[in-house]
Amino acid sequence: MLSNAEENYLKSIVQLTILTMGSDEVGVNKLAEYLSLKPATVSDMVRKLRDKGYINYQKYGKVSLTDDGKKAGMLVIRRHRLWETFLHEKLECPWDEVHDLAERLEHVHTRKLMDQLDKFLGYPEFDPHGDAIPDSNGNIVIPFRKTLAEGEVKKRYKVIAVADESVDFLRFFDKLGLKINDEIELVERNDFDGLITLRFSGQSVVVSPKFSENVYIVCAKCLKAKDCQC
Amino acid sequence: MLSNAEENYLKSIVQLTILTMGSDEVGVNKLAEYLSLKPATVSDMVRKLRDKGYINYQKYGKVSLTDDGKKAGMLVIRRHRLWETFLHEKLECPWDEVHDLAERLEHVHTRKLMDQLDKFLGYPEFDPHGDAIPDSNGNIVIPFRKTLAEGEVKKRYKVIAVADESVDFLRFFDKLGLKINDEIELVERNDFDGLITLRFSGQSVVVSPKFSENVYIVCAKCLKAKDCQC
DNA sequence: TATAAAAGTTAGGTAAGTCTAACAAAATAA
DNA sequence: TTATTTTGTTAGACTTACCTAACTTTTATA
Repeated sequence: MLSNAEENYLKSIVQLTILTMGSDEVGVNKLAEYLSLKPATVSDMVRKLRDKGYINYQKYGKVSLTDDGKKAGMLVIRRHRLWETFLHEKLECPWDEVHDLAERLEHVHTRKLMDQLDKFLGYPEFDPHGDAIPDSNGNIVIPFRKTLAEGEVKKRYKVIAVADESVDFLRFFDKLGLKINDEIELVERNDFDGLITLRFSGQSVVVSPKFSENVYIVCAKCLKAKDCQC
Repeated sequence: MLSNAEENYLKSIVQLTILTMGSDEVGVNKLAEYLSLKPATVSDMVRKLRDKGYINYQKYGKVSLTDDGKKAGMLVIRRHRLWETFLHEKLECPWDEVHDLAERLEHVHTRKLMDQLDKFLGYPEFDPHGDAIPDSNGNIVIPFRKTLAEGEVKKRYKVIAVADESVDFLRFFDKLGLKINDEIELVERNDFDGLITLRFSGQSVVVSPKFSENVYIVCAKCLKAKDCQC
């Protein structure tokens, strides 16, 4: 049995390794920062999770997930995303409010409950932020995507997800009039400061690099040809 | 802000005072037993809740709720019963499984969330066990009812609720073929040992006093005439 | 009404999960 | 390759919510 705290650590390690195309291991400091905890605290917990068999770790080393840890962490993410979908689709919660509630609901579960919720929601593939929902075995298929910051000028894209779930970011996203699944054109990029001009639903807006790094897009071709990664 | 533990105390005090037609105060030992905690533990918490203004209490005295405490406790019960209704009606959880999950879900909330859930469920009046659901201000209307143990021989009744939410009791209730809202006839009562013979849907069954004390009934007349308390 | 039983309190202890402060190891740069 | 910075660890402390054991107050009973 995992405590809420333990579940949060495993979830965060999944997020910092598997769900981020980078290294499959993470340091104690980085993990602490992600969890808004002090390194000393994380150092303790990491030893505990290693002793329980959820992570690989040795003193002064990096943290990576065992198969058990990966599955457990993925299932926390599954629950988080299913609850978010429920809150947004069934209870009409705005997408900038679902995250905080889901942070708490994700720890209330039985396997049966989550499978029933999944069924009730019609087996959704993505949560309200466009993130893929892991299946009941903890497996996930992350579709190819890039950030708006990586997009090419003069191309048309579809917005498929956001990386930041904070209220500030999501309210700003809404304020622009953007929606998940909207089609946009990347009109131009200013090489000096990275500002990007977008065009969608008849208007032009300029967005910052900070914003565009948090928006995931895919080009029209990629949508059709599964293996296209343009 | 109330912790989960504090919410559980207030909920239990509501249940032992307001929701039980008896005294409006309760002793530390009784409360401890109800919460499956030791009296020493409850003694501490009761002082804390008094200092926070939720209960009236002084050393060696009984515990009763202030208006704030009553409202807070009622709202925990509201959340518990709304989640139970959701689990049973939307996720098809058997009624003997909903209680334990609701015990945890009741602590995840915002007022807005619960009002949305209420709306989503169609403003239900009763939870799956037949208990009335308090409104968003913590007010509750408990309909007149008596236990099967108090019923009169040869009269027809409707089963409207159960007092015990344990898996054992509910499974036994199901096994008899009984359902909430079923009509039954109280055929006879054995004065020696209190065994009661019931008749419903063409069959006769004999039930114990322990069972019949946990089944709430109302007679046909009471159902129509609101002020009838026969 | 004295005494036994029941009810309630206090003191001290535990575990989980957090913290700060001081220290140690590893990585990086001079 | 030594010094500095970054990263990670350890020790000790705090809070919440529990516990047990010993004690006190209240209530019930003989």
